Amino acid sequence: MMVESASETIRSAPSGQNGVGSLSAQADGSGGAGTAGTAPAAGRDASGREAASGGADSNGEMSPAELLHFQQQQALQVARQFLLQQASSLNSPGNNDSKQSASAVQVPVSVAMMSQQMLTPQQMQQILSPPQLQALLQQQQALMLQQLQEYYKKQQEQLHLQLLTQQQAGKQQPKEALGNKQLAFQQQLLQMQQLQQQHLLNLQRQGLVSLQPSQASGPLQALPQAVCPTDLPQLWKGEGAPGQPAEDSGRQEGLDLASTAVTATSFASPPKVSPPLSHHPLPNGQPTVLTSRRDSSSHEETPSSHPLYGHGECKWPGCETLCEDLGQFIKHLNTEHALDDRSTAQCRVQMQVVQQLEIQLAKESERLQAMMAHLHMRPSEPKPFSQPVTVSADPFPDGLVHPPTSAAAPVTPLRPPGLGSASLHGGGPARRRSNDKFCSPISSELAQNHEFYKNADVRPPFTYASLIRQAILETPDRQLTLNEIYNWFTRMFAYFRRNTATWKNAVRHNLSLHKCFVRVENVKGAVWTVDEREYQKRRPPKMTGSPTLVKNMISGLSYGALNASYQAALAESSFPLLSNPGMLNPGSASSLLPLSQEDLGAPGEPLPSNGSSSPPRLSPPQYSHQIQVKEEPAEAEDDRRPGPPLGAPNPSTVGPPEDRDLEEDLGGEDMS
DNA sequence: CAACTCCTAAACAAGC
DNA sequence: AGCTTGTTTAGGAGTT
Repeated sequence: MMVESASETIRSAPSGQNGVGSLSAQADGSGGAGTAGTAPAAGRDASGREAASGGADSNGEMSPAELLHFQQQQALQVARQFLLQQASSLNSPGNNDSKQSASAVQVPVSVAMMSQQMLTPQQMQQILSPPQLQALLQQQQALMLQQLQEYYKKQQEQLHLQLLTQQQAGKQQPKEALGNKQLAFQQQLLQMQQLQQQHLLNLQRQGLVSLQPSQASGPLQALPQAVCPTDLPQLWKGEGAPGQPAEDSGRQEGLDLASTAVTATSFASPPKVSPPLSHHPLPNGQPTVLTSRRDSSSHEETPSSHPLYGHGECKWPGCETLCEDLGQFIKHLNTEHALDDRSTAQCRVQMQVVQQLEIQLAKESERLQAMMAHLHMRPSEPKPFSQPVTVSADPFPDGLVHPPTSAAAPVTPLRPPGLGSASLHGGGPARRRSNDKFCSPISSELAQNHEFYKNADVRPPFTYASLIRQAILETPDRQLTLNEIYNWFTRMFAYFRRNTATWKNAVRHNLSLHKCFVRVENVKGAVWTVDEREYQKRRPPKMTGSPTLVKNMISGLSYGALNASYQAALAESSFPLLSNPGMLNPGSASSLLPLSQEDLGAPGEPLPSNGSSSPPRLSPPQYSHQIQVKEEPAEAEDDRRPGPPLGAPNPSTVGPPEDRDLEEDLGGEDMS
């Protein structure tokens, strides 16, 4: 009963419901997520209980006013600590830089100003009435904003400089040392970004600043995109838990930074769309600010239309309440979506979704350009990306999904392009069948969107089978116990941190059902391995980049995963050779079967040269291999039981660095 | 329309 | 008894 309704929720409410569902789930789970994130095995080993234990947390309710006040103070507190820390770190010998003198001039002012307040918060509260305090805060924050922005810019320059230097120097350094330094830099960048956003939004909330996109993003634009995913944990944790210690977030950042360290090295890439993230709530009744790339004139006072109102229903994510007219909607908006933890969290979720899409789009656009250049395609062709795409129209003109550009990102991407509202709305089961055809780039796709799936409550666009396979193949010895598979799921996908009964059952079901999963008695007990040949066999012989395929793929998604799928589609259906060879692992000793070309970074199936819509096919060698694999008789059944040979020499020596990184990152957490 | 794939749910058994 | 693990069956939904 419970399960059923939950799954229905997921399906019928692509993003919004996810937002809401996750809101409660995540608000509950925030404790769970927090602990789970930091203590993976311990938190989850009692499978199926994490949700309950996490959910037991009382989410302390605060009135909006209290919340506001609390957050203001919190922001100030963070700012003070941060600046003090930055000041001290700047003064530390290791950080001497020509910029330091300039920064050092600024910092003491800020610190002095803030420490004044920091030192006497209670006193000031006693002396001043709340309105006075508020006014004081506003004044100080306005000042701080100016100073901070200056300071941020300088810090960013400095840090970037340092980072680049370190990156270059790091080529001769041990990887670990470099990683640590990068982590430190990343952390600093992240802190700055968060802090800045907090202040911007705080001020904005108080009406001190009207958040212009340029203003909001201006100072941030130099920030690397790599920091973006690290905000997700915060996002999903929800801040409704005042008891949540600050160091928790720090720890989480550390974790995520570690896992994104690889992407973090790509700073040299052009500036990405800046993510206006906030860990603080947004103004009540002004959700439009969040999706600020829109016509900002759409306020409640201009009731001719409302971006959150359409087709007679509330477009607030997950709401869909029917409202007869705008007035009723406004009333509904003010009552149901007032400033509270839930709404703010939903806003942040929405922000995150948009942000992720933008980032992804930027990345993919870039990649597309490079691909086209490489293939000598006419450079003028990429019209999908050079001009805004209207979301509702122009579905899959060429078989690919064109997510909204950042400039045109409308508020209503709740339904992926090309999807009739019914297909998502109707709440049919999440069909990921065709997604399975993308399981070949699952590794690269996962690697690239690791953080996204890890933190965003969106269903991964892969079948259970492909996910299980991926989980198993990611381990050095290519075997996992059931529980370890569970752990991988929960670790890798926020989505699987709930509905445990459902998906765990599905996992077991898949393991049992598919011949490609082989159970092996091991020292540890029973472990599961992948029979690549069977896996190849079971997959459909062909796939196309047809619109249908892409549509199918999307139909199973919360739209938040759209970018991932889109990317997967790009990666596989179009340019197989360009997909990430990260999973290249030609010599796993434990794998008794020839690894499929998937593991060589090529698509799993011979993509037909669908000349009509697909870009040109690339070189065919892997296809011959594929054919070979497919033609090979499957009677090596006895081979499929690896048994003791699984313990053979550690195969982990073969993988490429990225692969190693990923595995270490993933495996290290949990393999204890 | 049938066959297929995938997902979900559920029953059941064995082992701990 | 309760839980985990594993197997199996059934049915719905979508695709080919």
